[in-house]
Amino acid sequence: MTRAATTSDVFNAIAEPQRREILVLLRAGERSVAELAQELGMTQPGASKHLRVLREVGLVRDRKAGKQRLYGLDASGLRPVHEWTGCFEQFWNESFDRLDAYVKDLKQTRKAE
Amino acid sequence: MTRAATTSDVFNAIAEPQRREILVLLRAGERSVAELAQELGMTQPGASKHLRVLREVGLVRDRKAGKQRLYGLDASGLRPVHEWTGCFEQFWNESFDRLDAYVKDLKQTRKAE
DNA sequence: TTGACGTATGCCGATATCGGCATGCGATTG
DNA sequence: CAATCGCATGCCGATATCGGCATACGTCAA
Repeated sequence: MTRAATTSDVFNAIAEPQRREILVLLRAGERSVAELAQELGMTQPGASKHLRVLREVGLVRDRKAGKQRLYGLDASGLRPVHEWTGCFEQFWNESFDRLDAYVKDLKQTRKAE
Repeated sequence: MTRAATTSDVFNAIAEPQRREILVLLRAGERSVAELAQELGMTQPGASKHLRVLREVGLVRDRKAGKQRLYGLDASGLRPVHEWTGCFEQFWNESFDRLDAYVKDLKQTRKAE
């Protein structure tokens, strides 16, 4: 095999920092492609391509508004990601416990020097 | 610019399905590389490479155990992902509302035909 | 020390990705 | 219809990614 096809997967779509920025911006409401491109400092084709990926995985919806095309958020696709990470929630405290033990050990070592 | 460097980022690390499987398996406890490879049906070098990525972003910790190297979960790195997606939680219901309205509109249209 | 085992790393090929650029397409305006 | 605007798409180059293979590295046992 060569390389796994990761596109058309929500986890992959939000792996791109710029695409995450787009989603954050869209929380404030619908935007045109040009507006998004300008606010995020990217070219129009660049914004359009990222929006396409987000559209294909269902994270944004577009509607025509005259010459413009307004993109809006459809965050329901983020729910699986939220739930998947939530399955590890019980391990966060454990991690902190381990870190805590590590710090205590460090202090002990410093005292001994 | 050429391509953005996405590695050494948790979002990118969990964009790989096999890496997500590794994390899920490690919830049950520490495993050696060979065990992970066998349980997930991948080669030993393949498992080792994925584990390296997960280690570099801090999602797993390794410790030596004789000839073996046991990998364990450190899920604290998943917390930012959980929180980031959580920022969109308020939009999930909205999304359903919009879908609901869309379905209603469809029914209306069908009635009119 | 030598051999065996478990793991990591290096190299390669195939492919996917991203950014920039030019251009094509659709809708509006005159 | 022609011109223009907003957006999408295609092509390209540079690079990153993943899987497979061979091999180097480190540890333990004899």
